[in-house]
Amino acid sequence: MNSDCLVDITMSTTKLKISKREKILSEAAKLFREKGFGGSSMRDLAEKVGIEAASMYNHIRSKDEILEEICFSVGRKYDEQLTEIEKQPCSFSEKIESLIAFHVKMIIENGDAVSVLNNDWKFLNSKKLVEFKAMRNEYEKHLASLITAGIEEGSFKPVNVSVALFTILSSLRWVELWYKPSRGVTKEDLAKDISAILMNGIKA
Amino acid sequence: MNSDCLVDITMSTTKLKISKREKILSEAAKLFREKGFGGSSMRDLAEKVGIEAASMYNHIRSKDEILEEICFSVGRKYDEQLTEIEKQPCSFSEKIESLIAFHVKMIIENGDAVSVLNNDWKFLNSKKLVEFKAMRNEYEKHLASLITAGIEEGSFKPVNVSVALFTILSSLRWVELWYKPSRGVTKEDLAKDISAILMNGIKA
DNA sequence: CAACCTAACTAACGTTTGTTAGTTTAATAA
DNA sequence: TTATTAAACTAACAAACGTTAGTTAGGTTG
Repeated sequence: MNSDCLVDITMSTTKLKISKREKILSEAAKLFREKGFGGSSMRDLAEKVGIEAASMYNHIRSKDEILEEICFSVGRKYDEQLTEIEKQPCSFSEKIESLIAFHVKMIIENGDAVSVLNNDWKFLNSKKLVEFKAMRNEYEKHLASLITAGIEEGSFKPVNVSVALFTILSSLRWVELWYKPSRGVTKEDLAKDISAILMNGIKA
Repeated sequence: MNSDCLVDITMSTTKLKISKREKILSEAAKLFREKGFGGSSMRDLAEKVGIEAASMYNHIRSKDEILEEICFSVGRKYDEQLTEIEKQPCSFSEKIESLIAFHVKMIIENGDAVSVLNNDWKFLNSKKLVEFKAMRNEYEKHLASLITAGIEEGSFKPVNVSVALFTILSSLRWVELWYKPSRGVTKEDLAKDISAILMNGIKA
């Protein structure tokens, strides 16, 4: 048994532990999405995972921790992508459009977790709630800067920045409720259609 | 004591009962908005109302009934207004704009109840949930017809109707989280700014 | 006055909640 | 083989849950 093999074995046990924790987190996201954080019991969740409720505490610290992990891990992804987009050498229109495309992609690929972020963040305990709101404010501030810069550059109309900001962000939320693969709409098409409306409006 | 007086007395006792029930409903809306339906207990609610939890059962049948009453009474208001707008002799653009204005007005004037409708409808019991979804589908179908008609008439671009429909509806949802009288924005201005973006987009 | 009713109360019910303690099982390491 | 460890289990806790039962106080009606 050489060291490579040892690493493999270590990996596989570690991976097993991580994957059980991750199984709990992903089943939790699914359950919270369906029944809400308050409406989901640890026993419900345990059944989905396939173990007893008490056994989950070998992998997670508390029910609150599950919510925190879901909200912040998704939140961080949004932050990272926005930072990435800010750096890209493209027009402000393209930046907004690629942010819209990213939101659509996130909803389609991580619908459960995004849904929890959107709907259950208010059940974070008070300490984490403050942290979450700060993160969200930061995100909104960065997006507002993009819009302001776009207006100054002449790419955007002189719209009310707050209104534009929140209209863009919340206009994406219906996708979470509406999207089903069975509708046969690709995420690229969806992002394009939403962008078209937000960029050019519906008026002929 | 004439019959007018009798009516008055009857009215006042009736009114007292109604107003206590209504107090429960409005406090419930406020509490559900803040903590969610599942996160709000009857004891919490009773404290806000100023009586014991058990005493509330003189006025309401169950916790579920409170949620139903809130969701359906607000839902009916939306239905009625949409029907009203459909009848008005004006362009399809104006119809959409006046629907947007109505949504803004509802959120500002009945923010708590609208918030419950938006966030807690999924906790309706299964029978009422079916009814609720039917109501919502009906609403969406009517709005979709307005958009389709507007496109056919040439007032609107040939946008994807579903996308336009849901973008309009959910783009209004941030108002619920954002609006504070202290911001000094009137609901008319707000509706105008939102309409401007949805009608003409942000692109210069 | 007597009968009645509304709306409040206290007390308690049977569940369900998140979580802990202690134990068992099975796999790995020495 | 023996010791160790991770991860499952059962049992139980104390608290909170929605709700019901029974009672009481105060105002209304006949």
